[in-house]
Amino acid sequence: MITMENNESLLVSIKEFSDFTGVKESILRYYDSIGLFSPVVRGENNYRYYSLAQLQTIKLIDTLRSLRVPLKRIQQIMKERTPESMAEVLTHYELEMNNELRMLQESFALVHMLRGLIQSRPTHDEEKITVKYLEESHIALGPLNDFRPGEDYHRVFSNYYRIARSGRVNLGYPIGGYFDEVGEFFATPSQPKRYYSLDPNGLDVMKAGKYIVGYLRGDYGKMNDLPERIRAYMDEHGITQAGPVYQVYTLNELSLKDPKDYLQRITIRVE
Amino acid sequence: MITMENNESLLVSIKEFSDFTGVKESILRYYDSIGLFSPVVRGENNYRYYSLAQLQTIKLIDTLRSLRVPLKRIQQIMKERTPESMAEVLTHYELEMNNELRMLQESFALVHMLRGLIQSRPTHDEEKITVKYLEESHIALGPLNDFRPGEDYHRVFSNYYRIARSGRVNLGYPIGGYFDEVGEFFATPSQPKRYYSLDPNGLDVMKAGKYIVGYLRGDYGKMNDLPERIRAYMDEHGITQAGPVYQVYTLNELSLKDPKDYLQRITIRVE
DNA sequence: TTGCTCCTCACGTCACGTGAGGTGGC
DNA sequence: TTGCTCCTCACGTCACGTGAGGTGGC
Repeated sequence: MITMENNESLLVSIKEFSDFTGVKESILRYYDSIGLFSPVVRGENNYRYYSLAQLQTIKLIDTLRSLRVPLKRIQQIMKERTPESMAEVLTHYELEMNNELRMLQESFALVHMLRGLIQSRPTHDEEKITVKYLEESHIALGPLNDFRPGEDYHRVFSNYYRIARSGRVNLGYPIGGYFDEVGEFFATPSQPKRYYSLDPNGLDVMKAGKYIVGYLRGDYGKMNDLPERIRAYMDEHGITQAGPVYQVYTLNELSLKDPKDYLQRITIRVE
Repeated sequence: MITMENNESLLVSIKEFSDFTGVKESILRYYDSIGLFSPVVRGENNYRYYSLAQLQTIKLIDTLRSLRVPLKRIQQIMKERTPESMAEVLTHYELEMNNELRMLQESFALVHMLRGLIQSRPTHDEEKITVKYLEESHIALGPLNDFRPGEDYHRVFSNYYRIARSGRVNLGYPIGGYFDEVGEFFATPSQPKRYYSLDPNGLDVMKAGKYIVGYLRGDYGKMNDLPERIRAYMDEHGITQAGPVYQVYTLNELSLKDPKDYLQRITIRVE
């Protein structure tokens, strides 16, 4: 394993050094060529020999690289290094890594929710209205919508986006429609009282409990017979009061190419 | 803000879309050029118009990109997407992100420790031996060293590296020398009984308690008068028994260019 | 006419990856 | 002689970044 020694330290070949650190030989040669990180010794055969003491240095360089720090910046850091400057640099990247951690957790939550939505779709008998127990979840409710007579949702919806964005809502989460109670939904199913984002960092809560759940295939903004089917279900089961109503697309452009296949879900709380 | 509408959805310019998503205009144009992600509409003026519904898609693409997924792979994912395949893909990247999180925490711990070591150095009177209370910390102790008569540390040290690596010790952490008790240290200060890594994932413990602390400037492997100074301190304070002894370089190539300035630390547990 | 936003196209850049062809010690 | 490891050098690639020069609606 150790191919060479000198007075100073233990020396290993580029392959061994690469195996020790997980940094590829081609990368080590490249870092040598740009003067970022060179072996302590060149053999008579022109072979590169790294000292084991260099392991710490390349590990730090590799860590910074994993944080997407430009090689020129890393080079500068290594060239100007003193205990004071290095402590400062390390402190700075500790903060950076904390931010990175937070962002990664955010991304995880997003991906997790998108998968959950896709997988929540019914496996058969999509048309059938059912009642299910749903866990509590956080959402971000938007302001009251101001639909004008006969208006479609475009202006109101775009207005919501502006507000959601300034409210730091993560726009990667699906957005749906909200009604305080089922009567409002039946009256104007395409004009929700509010819009809401499924962003779990939102401050509002969709309570745990039993919900009427119904699905409908089709492009954005069409309700077809879904309100009728829900009304029929409620009549049949003698339910007169219910709400709030949450509408959202669980399958959309993220997992489908043809908008005709999009899958809309309505959930209505029944106490 | 909204510059155009059609039957389908709300449309925004490239600048607005860029502002909404945080993805640069140049990147959006590039993704369009390679057919990865294109606006739903091109205006008569050849302007790109994105729909708000596309926000979810670009957010997912951007998330995957942040995980260094090659654009070709992302393109493939989007082209072949079905609810089943997308759920599978998202599951896969949830696991990836968990690994990433673990690695980031590892890197954080490393950077944090390196900074701690640098900042632990004495601000003045480096030569003075002191006693300090140290918190418990985890380390990874190596096997017993087998020094042969008159041998220097090279072979033994390289042997330790091989074992540490196969034992999954993170070699980015500093490595030091260990003696069970102070007598061994005084007898052969340059031949530690074991080597150890400061890797906090190690299974061994350096106990909390009072420690004699001494420092010495200079390149690797030289002890000079440090053992003498420690012995004098112990005599003066009537300490006869002490140990274990931990030796490590708190300042080395990571923060200094000249090996003559390297700073070695000896800590010896006293009760 | 003047800003302003957007466009294309060409070229540059960063951080490597990939051979091709050659050396040197067991 | 045969593997094996290492070398240099040239060229390719991936994912953009950066102008230069031009368009089109208020």
